[in-house]
Amino acid sequence: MSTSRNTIQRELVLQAVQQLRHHPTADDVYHLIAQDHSSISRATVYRNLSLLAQRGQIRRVSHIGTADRFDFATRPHYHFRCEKCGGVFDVALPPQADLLAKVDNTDGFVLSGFDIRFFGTCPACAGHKKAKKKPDDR
Amino acid sequence: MSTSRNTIQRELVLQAVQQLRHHPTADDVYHLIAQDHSSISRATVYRNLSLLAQRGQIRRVSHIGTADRFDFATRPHYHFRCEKCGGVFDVALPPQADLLAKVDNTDGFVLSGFDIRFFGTCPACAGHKKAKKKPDDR
DNA sequence: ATACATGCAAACACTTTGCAGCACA
DNA sequence: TGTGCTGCAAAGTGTTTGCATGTAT
Repeated sequence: MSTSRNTIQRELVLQAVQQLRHHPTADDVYHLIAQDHSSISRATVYRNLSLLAQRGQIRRVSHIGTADRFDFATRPHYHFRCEKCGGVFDVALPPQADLLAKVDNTDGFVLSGFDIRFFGTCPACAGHKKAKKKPDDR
Repeated sequence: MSTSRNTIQRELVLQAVQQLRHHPTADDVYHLIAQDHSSISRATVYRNLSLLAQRGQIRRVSHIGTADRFDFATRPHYHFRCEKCGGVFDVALPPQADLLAKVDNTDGFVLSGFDIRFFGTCPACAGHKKAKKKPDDR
């Protein structure tokens, strides 16, 4: 049978995501690992992030217009993205499990899940009181 | 004062989005316009899509791992993405206006909005009963 | 007349892929 | 020992940008 192997690199990627607790990008993960293992390749990082996400050992967190991020926390929860600095944070909102059932007229559609993404301004950026510009539509 | 101009291209982009009612990508919009105006540039299409979305005349609809799509319907509503064919459809779910208020501990965070994206299988793809493979994590 | 918009091509950011050699099981 | 994995570099996708020219106001 076709098995997957436990390579050092795969383990390093998993550890890096678990260590970088603030929703790291693939690049963040790459850089952390590269500190000690300078020979690791970005391709390997990408491949393992995808594999681990598929396995459910980490979660892919995507917001619009930016690189995907990864989350060590696999339990259901939602994310907030600061439109000014791009930072991603967890949101204190209980799982909205009933949302799927609220959808009407699902004739023929198989709804298997959903995601909620909040956006706005984070405390750090709100503090700066920057000139308010027309909000980006993303 | 600095005003925006009503160019033919801008009007064409708006009309194209309103005509292509099934959440077209920038490329779809480009191709529709190019049928009659072969000299239009992709850059212009992208620029005007972004501008119109910022103005609120159309909506940007983004799902993970695919090109952005655009929606002539600007009223609040949610989208479903078929994980097999990539198609995007509207979801019959009333606006969940209360969701923002349900978030606890927003200390310092300014929540200005949210989006909900559903995923699963569309009727056409569900019918085919393709061999089920391990779901993509996107 | 003038500044915003266009078309073109090149640049960009992020991610995936082909391939030859490597190393886990 | 064999095949899954790696590193490298190149390619791919979707989008943005610099610049000279065009055009709406």
